Amino acid sequence: MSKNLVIVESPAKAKTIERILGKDFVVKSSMGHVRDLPQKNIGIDITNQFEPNYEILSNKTKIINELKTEVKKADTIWLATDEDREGEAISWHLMEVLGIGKDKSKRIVFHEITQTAIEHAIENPRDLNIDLVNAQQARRVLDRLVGFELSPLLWKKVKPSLSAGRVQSVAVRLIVEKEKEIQAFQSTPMFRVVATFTSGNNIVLQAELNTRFKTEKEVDVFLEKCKSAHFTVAAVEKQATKKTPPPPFTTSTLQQEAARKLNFPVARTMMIAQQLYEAGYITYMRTDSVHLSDLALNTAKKYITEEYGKTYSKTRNYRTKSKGAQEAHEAIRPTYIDKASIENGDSGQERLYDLIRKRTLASQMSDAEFERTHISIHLSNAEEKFTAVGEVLLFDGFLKIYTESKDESEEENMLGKLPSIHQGAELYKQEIQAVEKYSQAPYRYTEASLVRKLEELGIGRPSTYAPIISTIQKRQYVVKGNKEGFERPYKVMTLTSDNTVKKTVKKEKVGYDKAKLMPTDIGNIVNNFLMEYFKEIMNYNFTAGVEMKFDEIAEGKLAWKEMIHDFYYPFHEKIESTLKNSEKAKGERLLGIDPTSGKNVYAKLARYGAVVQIGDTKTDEKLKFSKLLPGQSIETITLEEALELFKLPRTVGTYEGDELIVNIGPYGPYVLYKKKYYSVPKQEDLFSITVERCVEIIAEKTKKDEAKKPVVIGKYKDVEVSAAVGRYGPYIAYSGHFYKLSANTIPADVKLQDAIDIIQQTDKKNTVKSFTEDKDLKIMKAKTGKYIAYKNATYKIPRTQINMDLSYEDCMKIIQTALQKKK
DNA sequence: CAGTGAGCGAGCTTCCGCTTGACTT
Repeated sequence: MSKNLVIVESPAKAKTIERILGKDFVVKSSMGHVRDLPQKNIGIDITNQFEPNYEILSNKTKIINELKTEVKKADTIWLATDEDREGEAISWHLMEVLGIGKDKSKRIVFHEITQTAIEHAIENPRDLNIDLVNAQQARRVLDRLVGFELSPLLWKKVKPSLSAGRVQSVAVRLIVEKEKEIQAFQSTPMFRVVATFTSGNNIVLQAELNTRFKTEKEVDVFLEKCKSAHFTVAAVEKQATKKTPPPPFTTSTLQQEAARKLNFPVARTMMIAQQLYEAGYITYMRTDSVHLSDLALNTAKKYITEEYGKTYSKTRNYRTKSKGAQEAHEAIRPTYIDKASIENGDSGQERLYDLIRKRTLASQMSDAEFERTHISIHLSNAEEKFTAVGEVLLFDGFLKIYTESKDESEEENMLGKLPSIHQGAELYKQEIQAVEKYSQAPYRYTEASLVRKLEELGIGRPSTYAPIISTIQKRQYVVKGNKEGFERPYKVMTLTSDNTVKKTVKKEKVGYDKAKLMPTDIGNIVNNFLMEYFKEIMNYNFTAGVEMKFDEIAEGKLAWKEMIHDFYYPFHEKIESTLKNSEKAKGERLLGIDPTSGKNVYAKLARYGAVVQIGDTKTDEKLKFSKLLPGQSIETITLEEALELFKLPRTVGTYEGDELIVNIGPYGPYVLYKKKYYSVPKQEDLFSITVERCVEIIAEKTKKDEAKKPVVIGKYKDVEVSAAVGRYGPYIAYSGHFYKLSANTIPADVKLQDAIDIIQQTDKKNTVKSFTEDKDLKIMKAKTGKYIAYKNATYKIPRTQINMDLSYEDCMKIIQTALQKKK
């Protein structure tokens, strides 16, 4: 019988397929790309028609070697990588690296891992699509050229180690421009009028006026009219409405919904989804497809019918519509829809699974049906009308199990039930209230809403959304932070049933923001620089434009090297000219003149961060500098704030004979006391801080440090057990090992018995093998690999023996050699 | 890293997209 080797991208997939295909097939995974451009240099021979110089990825040499031995044993190699640009390229690279030709290999694709789908794929192999591979090469080379020519330009013109790229630079631009919009936003007040009416039979009805007033005077005029007005129901309109369920999850929608409903950052969502996928609970989590397999549709239908009844079931086939979607996978769904919950999962896994399952089920359920009622109320002496809108749920449909959460920018008003009332009925005012409402500034991006925007623009791929967010933060172009709100007064004018008008002023908190993405100074400076010189690449449609070209290449209508040629030369020319002609970008801003010295005051980026400077760099001998406070930025700092900063360092006073000094250091504001530094919380005002407060800060910090110090808890088997707080949280230290404690544990509070329990449980869980010959000898596993534990010491197992089943003698030999080496 | 800030210059940094483990207190 002939031998077959199937190569897929992911090892989890490989396992399942191997089970399906049986003993004539060996299934291996490539773990994604195996070859790429070199990491150290550009790796493209530009003068030789952009010939790429691919290298085997350093962490893939082992896999390649394994694949090579399998290839030798096999008669036919089935290349079963994903059916998209990247997948096709992986197959091509594999053919090149493994030295397999057309005669020995077959390219197959399938969209679901089922017996029938895989058998169908095996029966219908095709040739490798070299056009698609070329489209990928063009994508890869373009990204490399852009990234590796723009970044060095930034090193010279802005700051070393910065980066720029087709995707990340646009992501930063979105955030920078949102912040500019918010800054430029002028909030204007309007008066919104809401009335409460009564009618016979104790009916109470709330309605809103269809116009909003700009001024208090207009409200006065209107309320005056209301005093003598008659109110009648002019029309009652009923309308049937429905709501359709949202489609099943893609990577992007999963990230958004998990952020809204579960408060997960996108990285956490992806990590948990990966765990669920590896445990076999869900389908692949990096996808842009909303498609569900026939099998999934059928089992969902069956489950919904059995569980909720036939009326709740509605089979829906979704089509993917997002830009640049490549549909290599299904939507994210449970592998077995009738599995209501997972076993042995933590709460994060349980909650994410539940979310995915309910969303999938909901997508196969009936519409929710409502009856919407509009009641229009006329005034006898005015043009304006009041309207009341209400909604009654007639049939819950998919809402029985799932409601999609909304972003703050698109939150809808909840509509209640309206009392039944007929046309022509007379109403009596109980209260008419005008409330001053300010127009809302644009909302800052959250991680998830940025992902949504990027997806809308067709920028980035499911596998890169989470890394993009982390890259732009790692480069410190963007921070995820909170914004303090402020109180704003607003007016309320109320006309009561006895025709008196009361005017009051209330306060509301506005501008408060939590976990939002905001640009840093360096983010602003780099963005402004790129916008000035590389508008084309910063254009939100740049990716969409090149994607069209990639499509042409994939269809064989355009040669990839030609496309790259056309892009590169003008781009490179611009790089050269910018290098020659542009000033170094420091984001320098002239704030005004210092009244005491008469010199110019600037805010700018210096070697170690943002500073304010008094005097001109070129002409003045002595310049004065100060760092900025947390929350201040070059873009927004005012002259007054800058001048204030030069009052630092400031001596607050003395405590027990020693000076307390406040200043801004490299890690932020600090108190200096007895030659020790204590960082001051962000919101504290250094210019009005008191001696008492400083002493408090010092005491708090001292207490905290005390709590983190290692504490000896006691002894277990004659060996000391201690607890402390490290960089990764609290832990127990025992005989050369670390045992993780839950996040908020205080070392001093850990009881000996609890510590011993943790040690025993963890050791038990991690014991791979124990020996009858010697009770003290054990083979243990750690995250990093396996090791031998023997009499309160540990010994590393050599790499060569790591996968062997070690005998007692083997272990003793390892211990002996380790001890000898030590000597 | 609790000072520096300018400029010189060796030698470093950098892209996007596909996948999983490897880091360690």
